[in-house]
Amino acid sequence: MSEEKSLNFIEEIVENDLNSGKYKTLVTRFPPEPNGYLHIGHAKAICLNFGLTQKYGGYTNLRFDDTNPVTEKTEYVNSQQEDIKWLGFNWKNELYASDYFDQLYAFAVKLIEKGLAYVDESTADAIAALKGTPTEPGQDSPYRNRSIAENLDIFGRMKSGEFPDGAYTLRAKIDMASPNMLMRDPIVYRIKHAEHHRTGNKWCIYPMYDFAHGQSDSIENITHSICTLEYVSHRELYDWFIEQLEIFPSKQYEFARLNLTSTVMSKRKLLQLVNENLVNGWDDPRMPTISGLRRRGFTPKSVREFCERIGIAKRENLIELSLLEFCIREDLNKTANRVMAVLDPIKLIITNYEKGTEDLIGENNPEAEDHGGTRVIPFSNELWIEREDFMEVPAKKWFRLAPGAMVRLKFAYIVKCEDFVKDEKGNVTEIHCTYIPESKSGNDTSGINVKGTIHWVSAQHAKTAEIRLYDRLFTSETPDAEEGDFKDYLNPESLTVLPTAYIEPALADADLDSRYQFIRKGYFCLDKDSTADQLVFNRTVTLKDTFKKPN
RNA sequence: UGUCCGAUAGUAUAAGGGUAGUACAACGGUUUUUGGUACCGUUUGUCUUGGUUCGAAUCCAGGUCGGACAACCA
Repeated sequence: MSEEKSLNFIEEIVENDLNSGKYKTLVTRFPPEPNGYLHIGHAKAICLNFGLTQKYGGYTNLRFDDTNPVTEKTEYVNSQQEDIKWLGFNWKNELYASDYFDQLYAFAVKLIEKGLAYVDESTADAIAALKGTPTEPGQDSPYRNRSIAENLDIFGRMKSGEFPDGAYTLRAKIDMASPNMLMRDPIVYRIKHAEHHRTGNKWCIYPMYDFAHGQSDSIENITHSICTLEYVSHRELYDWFIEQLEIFPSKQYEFARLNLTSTVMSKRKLLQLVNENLVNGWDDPRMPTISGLRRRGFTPKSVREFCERIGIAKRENLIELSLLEFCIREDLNKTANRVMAVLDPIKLIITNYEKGTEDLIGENNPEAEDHGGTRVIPFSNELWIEREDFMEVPAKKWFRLAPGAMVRLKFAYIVKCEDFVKDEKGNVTEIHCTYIPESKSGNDTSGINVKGTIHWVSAQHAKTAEIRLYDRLFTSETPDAEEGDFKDYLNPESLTVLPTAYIEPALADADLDSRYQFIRKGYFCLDKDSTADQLVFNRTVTLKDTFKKPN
């Protein structure tokens, strides 16, 4: 019954730990620093951590890693929570590293008392100079052997605000000759007179990441602390603090972070794009942020499916954007109603159509079980069709409109192109057709078969809308591996705005949750910039296109 | 010049000493009132050299290549 699906290496570790009885309950955490918006790489970690406890039981905490007050903001806390919820996950406890500042301070005191930490008054440069290099050992600080009493005294005065930023640091006393640079007496507390988004001005000393993360995990009884590969070398320190402090032994496991072609994933670079107005905010639909994907029209399900398909491993990877596109098409194909919209219009006149107007019936979604129901589509003798659906001199294998050629108008009749009109510049301005009355969609008795079916909108009934088309944000598949500034590789055509496209009247009551397939043009959703007067649609993704363009 | 991590089709990811499989991509076909969907098919792979073994992607050793590590960032 149960389809045998292979486990990733973390699931194997978890299963082993659970089966061996090492842990009775699985506890994971997702620990973002609230200094930016979450992106698709975070989605991978979110799906992993929450997915594990959904699968094996237990629970997942949301813990904000807020130990650096100068970069962190409540705005980010809020957006990160919204994004996680949107993805469909619920955390057990909402926690903050800053909740543990008192406890962390006590841990530091304990370390000093054990003779395992000391106050250093060297400058940052001096500390760096004695640090050594990856290939040469470092040297002891002149302050390394300060007495426990003196360390305790100065550390207390650091806390009480007696000293300016940078005057003193607290360092773990480990091994200045360790081959692991992180073990060369790492700084664990620094003085920072800065207001914290949660603790305000209560503290002027803040713990470093390494002194906060493992201990926070331990305090929460996190069984499997999962992070990305760049923390591999931190694991030795992570374990050292836990061992010396004699606290719950959380264990750290590392997996490879997600890289996606034609975009950047580092928060620093994304922040730059936002700050320099190279995109329109964190939720610009071209951004790889979760809020950007949401605005672009991605569904939570499609993002989760993507995270499932990319897998979890320790090898560096670069996932092709086409996989993300596949995931959203797969979802929307089954759920999005089909409608008609003409993005680049040209007039089509049916010369033998007498009636003023006629109501046709359109099926909403051939992929849905009930075909999604039907709707009314007004038809008349003057239509807008897509400019690219007409060729004055047809290419080989062209089965759209051309002089003398026939196509079906979707949901309507077969028409034959009899003539066309050009302006002085030689641009085609009108196409004249005759229609075949017996060819009406649904009861076609004409016996004529055409290869092409095109979409259209009745000119007299059409509404207008602004349509925004998106393309890859960067022209390079690996913008951060290129020479020079990654911003030099921004795609100037990543956004195309069509100010007045024609949409069928049924689209007038689109809402922000609706997803549509504009037949033959892709999947679209309403943008939040829409007003009562002006609807704005975003193209989420094009349809897969296997038609080899002529020329 | 050190320590650590990694290497399987174009891209990812399985196979845990016994038939190298799956997905995306690409290409071709069938169906189609979306050049969509669905379905079928094709191409492409174990970094290298040795060793252990009846048998190695898998275990061992050397090499090569890629990545991480010298923030009072996380």
